[in-house]
Amino acid sequence: MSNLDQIAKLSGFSKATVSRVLNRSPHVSQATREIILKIMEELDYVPNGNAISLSTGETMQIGMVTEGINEVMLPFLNSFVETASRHGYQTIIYTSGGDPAKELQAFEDMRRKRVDALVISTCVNDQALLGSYCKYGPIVSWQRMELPEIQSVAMNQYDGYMLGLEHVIGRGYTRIANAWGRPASMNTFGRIQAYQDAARKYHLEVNQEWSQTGIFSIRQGEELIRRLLLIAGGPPNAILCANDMVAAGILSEARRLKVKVPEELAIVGFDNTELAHTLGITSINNPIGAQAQNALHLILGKLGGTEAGQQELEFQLVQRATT
Amino acid sequence: MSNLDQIAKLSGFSKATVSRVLNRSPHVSQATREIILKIMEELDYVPNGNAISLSTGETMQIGMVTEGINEVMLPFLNSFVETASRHGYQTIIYTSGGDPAKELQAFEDMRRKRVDALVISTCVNDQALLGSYCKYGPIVSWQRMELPEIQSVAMNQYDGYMLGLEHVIGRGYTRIANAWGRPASMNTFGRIQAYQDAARKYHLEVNQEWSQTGIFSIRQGEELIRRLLLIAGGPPNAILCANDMVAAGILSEARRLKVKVPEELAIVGFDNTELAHTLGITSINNPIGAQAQNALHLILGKLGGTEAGQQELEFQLVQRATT
DNA sequence: TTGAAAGCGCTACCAT
DNA sequence: ATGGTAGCGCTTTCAA
Repeated sequence: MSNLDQIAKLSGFSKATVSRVLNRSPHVSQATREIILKIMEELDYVPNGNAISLSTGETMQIGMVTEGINEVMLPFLNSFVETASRHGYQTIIYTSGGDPAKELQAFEDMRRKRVDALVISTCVNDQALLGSYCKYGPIVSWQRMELPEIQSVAMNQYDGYMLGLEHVIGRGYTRIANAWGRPASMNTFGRIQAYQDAARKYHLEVNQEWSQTGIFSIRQGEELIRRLLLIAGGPPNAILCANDMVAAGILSEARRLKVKVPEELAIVGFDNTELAHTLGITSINNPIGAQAQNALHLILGKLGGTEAGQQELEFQLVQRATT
Repeated sequence: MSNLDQIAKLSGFSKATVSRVLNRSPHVSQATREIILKIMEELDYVPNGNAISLSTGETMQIGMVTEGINEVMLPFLNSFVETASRHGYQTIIYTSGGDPAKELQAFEDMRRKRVDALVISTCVNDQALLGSYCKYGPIVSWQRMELPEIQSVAMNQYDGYMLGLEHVIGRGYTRIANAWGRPASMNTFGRIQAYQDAARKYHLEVNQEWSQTGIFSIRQGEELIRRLLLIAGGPPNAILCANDMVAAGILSEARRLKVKVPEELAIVGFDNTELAHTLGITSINNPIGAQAQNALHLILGKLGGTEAGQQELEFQLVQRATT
């Protein structure tokens, strides 16, 4: 493996000049540049990334913190990786599997200069603890954060959820169930608020048992609907879900149980993924890709680059066969 | 930010000794170790990862090369990230979006010592070209490779596909259609072979128009079945798919078109993902997670670590409502 | 336009 | 058990 020093010796110029050629400095004569480039070519030279990182203090790597890589965060991850790459940054995946200690590794890695910044998809550690890592580099979150130090690109879930609520209410459903996601998250909090406000405003029937948190997966959706249908005082006639996977589980289980959708049960998903399209599930479109781009732009701004502006984002309801 | 040199000065010991403490060398007295650890604590010291990488020549990072992050490669990615992390390696994502130049970036990054090894999920460059990067570090592939230098953890798709074929044949279907994936891949090649052998052995009706390549997505599945149903000489009565997404597309479109599944059309997916479970699609279980682990073990072996053995893997057919 | 040299922060060999 | 020191390969200031 050849290095910069060898190129310098062989070309008869100094390391400084070779470095200038590498970095396209204008202060190198055309002749010199050509000689050096030719030798680099002959030796099949490429600069060592680690050496560059150590010297410059930046790795051009951004860490993505997440509980796991799943269908829900896939569009976020994909869009982030793609956008970051266009700006010369690679993305490193840190999955915690729900283990706080493992998650913390990502933050320690920023402290150790292995990544220049972090973007949180979902996190499980105490937010105050995570906030203490802000001094080591930019941290931006997709998940909404209580902590002001960690900016979030999440949208106000209140608005999106209200869109779904008003849609089913407008179609005459009044016994509305909720399959909410992560109980402690701000996302869920906003959605609960929306439901409470709508219940009051539109005089909905309310039954505590109709609302559940901690429902994210297809299987959980399947189980949930089975339970809901057995509730004393009658089952709900509409359900809003934490995501499209839950909605898919509910839909397929409802079919197995011969419940007519949407006549006897209206189902609304969230995120408007391919799954919702395929199964014909009404869903709320969440511009996730754009949120990922906003996340990167926020990071680039904090890294001292060009402060790219944030895009304005909004939810949209896509009606399909389940409402 | 404190560094090793400061710790050395403050503690009164040399950098070498401090480094020994860092690396848990046994050749440090207990007393010395405690003094140094205490000072590290006080200064909130952590070693700089870049400096370590430059010095040791290894980054503890492995690159994952893929066209895009999608449902098909998700279990592979997830399992790989998880297993790698348990061995102290982080995973970096390189998505090409089908652009060879962008894909090559991953290989250049190994050359520049930004990653210690590469694992290919799918790749689009000429394999001979990629093979020339083997001298810069271990490369292992999920996708089957023609090149002997790049080992693959892919399973013989012939066997898996044959499992699906014999299943539908056993249930009396003889007009079998094929929705194959990437035309140029060895995976597809193995599956085509299986079909041809089965057609001969079981005297299947054969119609060129029933077999298509380049079908990966839900939407393509939807479109395909619409076309197949219009074919002169009659449509097929069974179809084997490149993956579960295609099967899902075919199933939902078939329902919309009032085609009875499985009476008029049997559908078999591939990979046995959650989607197949949810929609009740018969599918062929492909132990993808185990393949990812094999990939990492192969890499660790080549990196000079412990040569962990390869697990023996096999396909299984999971029957559900579509056959 | 070019060069010399001092970093960047750590590892590892050779002494003692 | 501990220290001295030469790397690892590049960037960047300061001079010339």
